[in-house]
Amino acid sequence: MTDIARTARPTMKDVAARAGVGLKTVSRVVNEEPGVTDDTIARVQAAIDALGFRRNDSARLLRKGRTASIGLVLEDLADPFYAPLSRAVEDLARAHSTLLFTGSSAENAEREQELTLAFCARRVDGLVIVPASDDHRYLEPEIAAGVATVFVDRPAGGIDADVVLSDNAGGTRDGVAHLIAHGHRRIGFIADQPHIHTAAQRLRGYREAMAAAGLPVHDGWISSGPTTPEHVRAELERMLSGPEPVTALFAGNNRITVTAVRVLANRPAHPVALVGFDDFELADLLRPAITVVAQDPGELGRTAARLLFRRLDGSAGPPSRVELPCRLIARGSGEIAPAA
Amino acid sequence: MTDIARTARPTMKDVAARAGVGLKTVSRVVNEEPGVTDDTIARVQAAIDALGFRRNDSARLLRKGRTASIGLVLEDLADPFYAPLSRAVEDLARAHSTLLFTGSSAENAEREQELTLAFCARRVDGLVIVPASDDHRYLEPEIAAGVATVFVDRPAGGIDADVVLSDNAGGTRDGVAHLIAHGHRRIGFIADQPHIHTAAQRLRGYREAMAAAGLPVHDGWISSGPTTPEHVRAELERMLSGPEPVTALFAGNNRITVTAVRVLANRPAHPVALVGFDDFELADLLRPAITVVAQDPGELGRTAARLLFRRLDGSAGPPSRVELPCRLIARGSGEIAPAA
DNA sequence: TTGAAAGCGGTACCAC
DNA sequence: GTGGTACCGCTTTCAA
Repeated sequence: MTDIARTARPTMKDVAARAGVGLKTVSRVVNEEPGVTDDTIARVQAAIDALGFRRNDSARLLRKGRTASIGLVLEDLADPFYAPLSRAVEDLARAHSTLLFTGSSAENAEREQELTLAFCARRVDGLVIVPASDDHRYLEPEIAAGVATVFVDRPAGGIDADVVLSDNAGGTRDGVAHLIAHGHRRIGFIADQPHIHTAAQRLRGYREAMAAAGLPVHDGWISSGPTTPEHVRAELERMLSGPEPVTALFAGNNRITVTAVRVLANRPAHPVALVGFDDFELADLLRPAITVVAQDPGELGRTAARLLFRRLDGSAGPPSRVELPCRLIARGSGEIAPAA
Repeated sequence: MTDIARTARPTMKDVAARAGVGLKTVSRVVNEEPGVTDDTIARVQAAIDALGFRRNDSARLLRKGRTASIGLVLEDLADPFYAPLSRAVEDLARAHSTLLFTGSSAENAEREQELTLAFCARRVDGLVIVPASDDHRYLEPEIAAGVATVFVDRPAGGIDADVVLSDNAGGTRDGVAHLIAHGHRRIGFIADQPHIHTAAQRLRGYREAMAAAGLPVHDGWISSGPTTPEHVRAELERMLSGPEPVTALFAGNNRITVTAVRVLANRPAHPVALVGFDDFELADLLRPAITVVAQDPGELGRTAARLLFRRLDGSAGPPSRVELPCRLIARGSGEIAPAA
């Protein structure tokens, strides 16, 4: 048989042996360090090519101390909302010659921790985390050991760290005020689970907008729970029935908005105004087109990554907290007048 | 000043010193290997806790030979089409206690290679690649060295490797046949750039369906080029004008479909049938709802990852080629009768 | 200009 | 049971 077993990767040692030089000389050539004769370079390079040598960066970085990699912990890799965020982080990572570990927490605190600590065990230089947990004290030793950490979309729990958020309360306030300005007084609000920070902030914005307009808020107008289509549908139908149904709905995130659109599409005789938090593709193509309060997930990611690499470049100073504004985009569904 | 500098991470050596045991014993405790007294375990554990020690997996894996990580190279992390694919790969990786490096090639062959080789330099155990390049011979040494490699969505170029594809030609054939069955004879086809494998396959499917029905294909009915909204819009408008305009359109991917929907929405007086390749969210909520030929990106990723981990588990044998069927989903836009 | 030896932080093997 | 020592593949230090 031929040497099929010659599958083992050549190391610098192998290259050195073949080129008839010392190990360190190979290292110098590979890293393009000065102080090697052209002649030697050529001999080493020939050995490298012949053997198909490629430097083992894991070994290299172990020695160097930095791993040139960062970890990105998302709620769900497959959630379109986070796609531009990941992409923005990736772009900055690339610009800094840094590789990206990614993973989804699935909105599960344990998984978040497991994933984050796995990244730390690989000694990532930094972390960008969309928190699923509300207690990040488990990260204290890591941060103390020098792992730059930035939280995005939701704040960290129990520790003081860099964080980049959207102005969830302000955005919701604007969206609800928009409905009020169009004549609505009974406005429903369907939110994500209350333990999720953004959901809580949006609920706060809703209450503030109603209060600012001197409008009462009935318990029945508010729903927060799982964002499954079934639950959202049931809640919305409940709000739309009874003697004093809501005439408008504020949907707490894009999944809720989409479900609401489906429900409302089935009752064209009774138009209900709708404003949703988070923009989504094709919102403008629906009839009516959907008015939304849009965050900028790409900017969220970009800002977080910038903060991270600034820390990695040695920036000290206290943790910073950045809050990005939201933008109301009127498209039609939020400008429907109340039925009565 | 207090010892702020005590930021250095403790190593097993430190733990050993503090616990008054040998290095190897610490290793045993950390890895829960048998053969250590409960008493010793307790002493070591105490030292671990006191020091906040956490094993350096990079060092560990360097020694072990495997890195327990794989690389995923996509065309674009932010493309919603690939989101379920990534998620599926991630899920399997997690099930195999493997970490995931991700990156986007941006449809650029050089970037694909750069990224892939960077992953290889980190000695990933395997790779899942959505090819942007059509020449993957640069991977030969890596594959020979044992990096399990699976290509998804598009075939590899110049090398024989595992690959998972959708039946692009077959799916398109079905979609075009569907339009033909509804009475259309002049059917336009707007595709992505012809050097992209999937685009070429879909074009083939279109031609086959037309030929099977004995229908001619005029050059003017086919367009392939950039999928920018401007270009797609111009091409579609061209096809819809003139003495013998097309009465139906097959859109070669979801971006093209969406642009087509926008264009067609502006000319409600002249309904044109539309079938698009790739399903997309809210396709059912548009009016008319959009008939599509759907791939299953999640299944694409799952199949690829399964193949990968099977290889990693030692499965030998020649490269396999899996082709997943597409599914026609009739929703309305594809069932519009020809104008004439 | 070049290379030997120590070390990065662990694991493997083999004595004690 | 426990620990010494070589070693994973590379970089660093320093002497030749």
